[in-house]
Parts: sequence; structure tokens; C-alpha cells
Amino acid sequence: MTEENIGCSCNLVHEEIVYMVKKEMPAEETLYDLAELFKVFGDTTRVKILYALFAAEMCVCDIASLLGMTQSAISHQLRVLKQARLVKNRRDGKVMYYSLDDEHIKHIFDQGLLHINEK
Amino acid sequence: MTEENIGCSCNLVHEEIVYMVKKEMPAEETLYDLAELFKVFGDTTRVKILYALFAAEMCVCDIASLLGMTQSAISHQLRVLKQARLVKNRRDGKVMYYSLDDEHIKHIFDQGLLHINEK
DNA sequence: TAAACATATGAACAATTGTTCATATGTTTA
DNA sequence: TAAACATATGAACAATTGTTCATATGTTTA
Repeated sequence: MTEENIGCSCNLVHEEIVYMVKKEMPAEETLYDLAELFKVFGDTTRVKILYALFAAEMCVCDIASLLGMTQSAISHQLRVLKQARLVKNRRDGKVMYYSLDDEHIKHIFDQGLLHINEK
Repeated sequence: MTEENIGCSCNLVHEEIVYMVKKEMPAEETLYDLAELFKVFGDTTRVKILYALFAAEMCVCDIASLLGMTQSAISHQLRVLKQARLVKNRRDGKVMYYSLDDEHIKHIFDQGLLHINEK
């Protein structure tokens, strides 16, 4: 119940509610993981890559061509997406094909669009 | 149909599909806005603030106390959340109360948790 | 009206991040 | 097996970002 005093007294009135809210919040680690996940979505290049993969499995070269970006830049970003378990890849000869590894992404993006398109 | 050549030839096979995917992708501006929105979610402090506000309207001081952070740090982040139209505020005397300004946030977070909790 | 209080904000700084460049790795083909 | 090819990756760099510190702004109270 004893919150750190940060030099104001207004919260004394709400001490009880603050205490309850704190107890209901997800674990520190969960909140961190959640932020990390959204951080991955927080880049135009990665969003574009994911949108491309919504439509079809594609190779690195296809994606680079589609987005008009360097193979290296795309490769670096695909690595980030892979680490976040958002995409998976398979090799076919020299070519590496990437595709989505999660069904929730589209849904999360759709919800994001709802917010953006709100008046 | 003429994509920029980036020095590989593998995509020549997929030119047609790449062309179609490109046509189906949301507008550049939409993709940018979407990334900007997720960028806001991509910080632990802001995620925590939003989770706190899921439970109750709170003043700046309450949030700072709850998270064990500086009033200034919280204030700066609330500004970011406000600019993204994720929270709104009302003044009651000297105290400024913040609350959620969007119904989708909780849903987006829940979807994010689904991804995190996937094996 | 002056002091107290809650919050906002600008400047500074360290830390993080995305792209580029050069090159390494892995696979196929001649 | 050497050359060609697709992709991965490390280092470097500019740009962005989150927090702190100091202080400004807005409101209430004595």
C-alpha cells in the first residue's frame, strides 16, 4: 500500500484504487514482451513486408523488388520478424522463401486500421 | 509491371504475383500511420500506462506513483499517447485526469498476448 | 496577491534503431 | 571445382527516442 512518494499528494485520495490496479496488471515480463512485439510492428518497412506476405509467400528478392529496397535492408528486417516469430522461411535451392508464422497479425493490423480510420 | 531491378533475377518468375500484391497493398500513408500507431505501443512505459487506464481514470501523479516513475517522464509519455488519440484528459482543479480514448486498444493488446503466449 | 501545488515542456544526453556497404555463407550450375 | 547467384551478417553512421533536469504554465488556497 505504501507507494513511492514522488512529491505530490493528490494520489493519497486514490491510494486504494492505485493499489488494486497494480495488483491487476499483467506481469512485468508480459508487459515487456508485449511492448517488444509492438515495437516490431512499429516500422514501415516491416509493416510493408508483413502486408506483402499476407498475400503470398515470397522470396527475399521479391520483397526487395516489391518495396524498392535493398536486399540487405530487407534481409535485416526479415531477421527481426523471424526472431519475433512473425514469419518463417523455407529454402528452395538458392532461394529463401518467407511466409507468415502467425494468424493474429492480420487481425491486429485490422484493429489498428480501425483506430486510424476513426474520426 | 516493370519492377526496379535490384541485381537478382529470381523474381522474374514471380513478376505477375508481385505486381498483384503491390496493387492490393494499402496506401503508403496508411501503412505509415499503422506503423506510427504500433510504435506508440512499442514502449513498456506506455504499455503500462495504458494498462493502468484500462482499470480506471487516473491523474498523472497516480500513474507516476503506480509505475514508480518521475512525473516528468509520465507527462512526456502521456503527451505521446494523447497525440496518438489513445488517451484523453480532463482537468479537475489542479489535477489532470487521463483516461482511454479508444475501445480497440484492449482488443489489440489481447491479440498481442495471444501471439506471445503461443508455444 | 503570494505561495503552494499539479502538470507541461524545452534542452541535453545516452541508448537504440534502420540503412548502407562490404563481404561471408550456402547452394547450384557449367 | 570454379563461377554465379541468393541471402545473411558485421561494422559504421545518421537519425530517432526515452529519461532527467530545470523551469514554465495553470489553478487553488491562505
